[in-house]
Amino acid sequence: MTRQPTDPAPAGSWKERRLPTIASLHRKLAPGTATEGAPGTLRGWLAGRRSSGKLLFLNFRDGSGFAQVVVAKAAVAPEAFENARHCPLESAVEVVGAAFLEPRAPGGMEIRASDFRVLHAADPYPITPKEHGASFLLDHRHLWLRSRKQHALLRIRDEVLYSFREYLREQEFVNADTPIFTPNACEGTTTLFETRYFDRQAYLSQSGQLYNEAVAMSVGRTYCLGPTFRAEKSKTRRHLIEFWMLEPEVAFAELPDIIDLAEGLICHAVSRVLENRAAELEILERDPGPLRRIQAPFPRVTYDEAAGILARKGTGFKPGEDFGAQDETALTEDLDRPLCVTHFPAAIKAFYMEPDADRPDRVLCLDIIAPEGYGEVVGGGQRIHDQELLRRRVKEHGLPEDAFEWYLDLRRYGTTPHSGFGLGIERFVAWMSGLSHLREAIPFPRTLYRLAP
RNA sequence: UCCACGGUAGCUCAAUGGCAGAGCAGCGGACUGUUAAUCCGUUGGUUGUAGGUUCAAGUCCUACCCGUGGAGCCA
Repeated sequence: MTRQPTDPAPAGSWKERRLPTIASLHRKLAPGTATEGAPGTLRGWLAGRRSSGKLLFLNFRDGSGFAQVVVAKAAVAPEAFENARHCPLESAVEVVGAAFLEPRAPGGMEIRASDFRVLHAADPYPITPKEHGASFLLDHRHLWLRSRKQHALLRIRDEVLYSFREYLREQEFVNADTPIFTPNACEGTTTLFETRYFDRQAYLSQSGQLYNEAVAMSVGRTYCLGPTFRAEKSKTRRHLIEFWMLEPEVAFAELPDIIDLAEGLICHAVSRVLENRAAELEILERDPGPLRRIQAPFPRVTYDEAAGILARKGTGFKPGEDFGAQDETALTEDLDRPLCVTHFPAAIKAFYMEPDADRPDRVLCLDIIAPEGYGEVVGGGQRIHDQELLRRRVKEHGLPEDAFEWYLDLRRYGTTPHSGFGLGIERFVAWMSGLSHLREAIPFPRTLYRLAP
């Protein structure tokens, strides 16, 4: 199968030469249409095998999905049967056969082989269908991604990211990504990763927000989507060192506008996952019931109202502080949809938050807390648009004024109220998928003590 | 960073201070409808590292390394 540089280019486009896939066979053989497919060739990997004498049941994965391949000794050449019987799990293989609707097969379809070839015989494969510990699986993350559950999670993450982009596009947003190398700290240096930028000090981005504000003053509605880095020594199921964040920013938008946007965005993604990834939710044993109840509007409370609820529930919450994991769970435990909390104390929020005109010690911000214990998935608010106030806040927070001159500049040329938020992709994917830990919501998680693979 | 727990075969785990074992995987075999198939046989060990106590240490002590769960902080 190896081509030489001197070989003539194969005829036809890549699309025309493409082999049939398990997913396309499923579509063609849907009950009520055909019950038997034309013979074809599929390439993929051997994911599992059971044998029953002269009959082999292979679990075959081709990237588009999983399907049972039946190799009957009577139906193939002796060499092909021996290959199918003995080749190691995760070998790359080629199957020639026809697809049939078959109620006895997992997934309702099977491919009956007329030939079976081994393209590459794998070494003994370390991951088995039996139980494994988290540590072992994370050490083998590059292989773990091949398993059925991880396959489903990758597709749900893809669906979530696509649906976010789709929704924002419909709302006339322009995607403009922001830099990962940044020259200064926007929210304190303790949680920043330091790195060298030739002969200068630089940091890895914690948020694209400040840059987003500049872009919003150009195109009105923008968003960035990319990785962010927090050098927090957090060691919980809700934290990653490197995580992806979606950050929309809208000119002329005030707090209520941005709350509506966050609600719409979340509801759209939830409905897309339910609509397009039902099979994946089933593989993950994720009950879609709670997701079906996610509808706008979300209940809204102020920080002070939330504090009152927590006082009644007796979680030990101290007014004036941020909510802990227990508090977030307590606030949402009686609800079937996310909770929006606004008007936090200015003292515990970032320097750029717009104060509430009626109560200057409170800021126009929002946190959206997902139900089922998934915690804060959205945080944001209205930004200060008055230059003098913003300059004062930069000083009060002990930030280097000269590094923020460009940011202050935005308030010198047609300044306007504007608002935005950040949405944590892995938390959202974990919530959709019913994961107990964030680390499976990203292909290669970076946690406190894990940098490989 | 703090608290708790753990590290024994490729994996998941056993083993009063007294012969290091099982299940699964792997390998060989039986079985024409399996669903984590079943059945028979079989390979596989420097018990995380370094030191100490003891006639004897996987087991007790000290230090270190690695990991897991949780807290704080956040998305």
